[in-house]
Amino acid sequence: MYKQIKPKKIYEEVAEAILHMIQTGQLKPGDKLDSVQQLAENFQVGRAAIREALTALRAMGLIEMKQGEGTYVREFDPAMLSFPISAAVLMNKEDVAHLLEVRKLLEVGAAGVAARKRTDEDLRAMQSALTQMREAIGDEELGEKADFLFHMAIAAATKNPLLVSLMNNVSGMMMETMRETRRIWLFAKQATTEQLLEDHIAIFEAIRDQHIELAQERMKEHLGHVEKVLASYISS
Amino acid sequence: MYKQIKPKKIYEEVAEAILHMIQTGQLKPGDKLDSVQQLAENFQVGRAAIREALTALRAMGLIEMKQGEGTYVREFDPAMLSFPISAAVLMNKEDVAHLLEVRKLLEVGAAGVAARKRTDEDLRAMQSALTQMREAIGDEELGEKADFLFHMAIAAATKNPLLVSLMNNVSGMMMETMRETRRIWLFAKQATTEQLLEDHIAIFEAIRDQHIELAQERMKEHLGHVEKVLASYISS
DNA sequence: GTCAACCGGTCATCTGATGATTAAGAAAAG
DNA sequence: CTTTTCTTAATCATCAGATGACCGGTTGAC
Repeated sequence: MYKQIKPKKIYEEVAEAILHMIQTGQLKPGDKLDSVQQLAENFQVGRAAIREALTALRAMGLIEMKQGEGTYVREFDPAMLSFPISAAVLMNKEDVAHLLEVRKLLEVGAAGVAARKRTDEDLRAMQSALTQMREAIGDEELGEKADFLFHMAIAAATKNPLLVSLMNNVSGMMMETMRETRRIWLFAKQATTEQLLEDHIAIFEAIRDQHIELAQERMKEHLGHVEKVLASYISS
Repeated sequence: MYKQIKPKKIYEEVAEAILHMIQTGQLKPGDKLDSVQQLAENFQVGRAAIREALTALRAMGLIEMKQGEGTYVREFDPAMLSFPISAAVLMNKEDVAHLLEVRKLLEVGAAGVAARKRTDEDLRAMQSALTQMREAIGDEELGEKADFLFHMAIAAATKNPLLVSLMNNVSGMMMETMRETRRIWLFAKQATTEQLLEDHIAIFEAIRDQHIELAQERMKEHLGHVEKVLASYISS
């Protein structure tokens, strides 16, 4: 055919229009949008179209619909910058490897930043996680939690909410994925819990001493160990 | 009150149910869902509720609705793992700084991975971007494009679609944000285009020679320059 | 003055109807 | 028999009206 016709769905146009209003600041966070009725009249479309547009925007986390009250522009929260589907799907070996690679980059970098910016309070949080991990040896449920906590404490120490959110997502996705293949993972992990703890302690000390390169090196090494454990799953 | 009541919206339940079916594999990518009518009957709710649920899922990129045909489960594409709002909002100094920090981590790491995995074809892509950049000196519109292209070529060289997607998002977000403050940015950038080109060439050579540490070091340095340029904006 | 009932505004949902689009089968032309 | 065209059924897209649920504020009884 000659011309790209316009299968432009109405709700898309509406959603775009509202999004544009938000981007240009005509609608600021906290503002209350017109009622669905009103919007339908403004745009000269049915309420259903408005509703779908709003539903899509809500799914994107941009607005909030409160029954009996109205629709509001949501406060922009950098921590909201998450993956949409999280770990919904995704579970083949290749994806896991890619995921781990990304995690490596993020965590190694985060370790460096954390070593630079960490406060005494951050150190306390890490130490708490380490203590929990030490007490949880043998209990993989708790151990996993403590492991996650330690890494999140490092993320928090960077004072960068974006980074925290990213790492939270990536790590969460990994855990979710691994939970699906728990059988193999658990055996491998239980056997090396002590190793992981040692890794963590080494990382902690480097961050405590604000030794940036060392922190990064040790984090890299640590994730190398994780990689090796995962290799047994991947090759299975 | 005593118990957490259930202001559970119907479409939420429906969306959750469908999502669960996808996660558990009852619905595989490419599968065709029942018609809206059918679903409404199955779930014993109105069509509107189904519609909203589907709209939300589509906004998440999980399904695809084709008029006159039906609704299908979308193929899982790791490149789809993007931030929902992209650069919709976000534009204060602090956020930009955080964004740059994340970009630094990702790009430095990516440079390392790229140095390890790059093929000759990747090198050609980078060189092409460099050539474009050299020709674009003075034209900041083209220069920006070439700059972006070079960084994306590095991302592509990692052979990690997740990483590509992430960097694409982060870099895109930065450019979007900076476009808003073009005035200052342009002056600063134009003055240092040659510097940026030199940086790029140095990075390219390190990747070409598969010198991992050097590539990372140079990328870090390069983004340090970018940071310095941005500092003038931030302090303004 | 306090508190409960009421009221207006709004979102949530249902329902029936109509338009638009697609795929596929039926019919017609060659 | 093959190809083209037409028709039709299925399905999503949208509309409009109606009803219920919910929230915040107002009002009226005590």
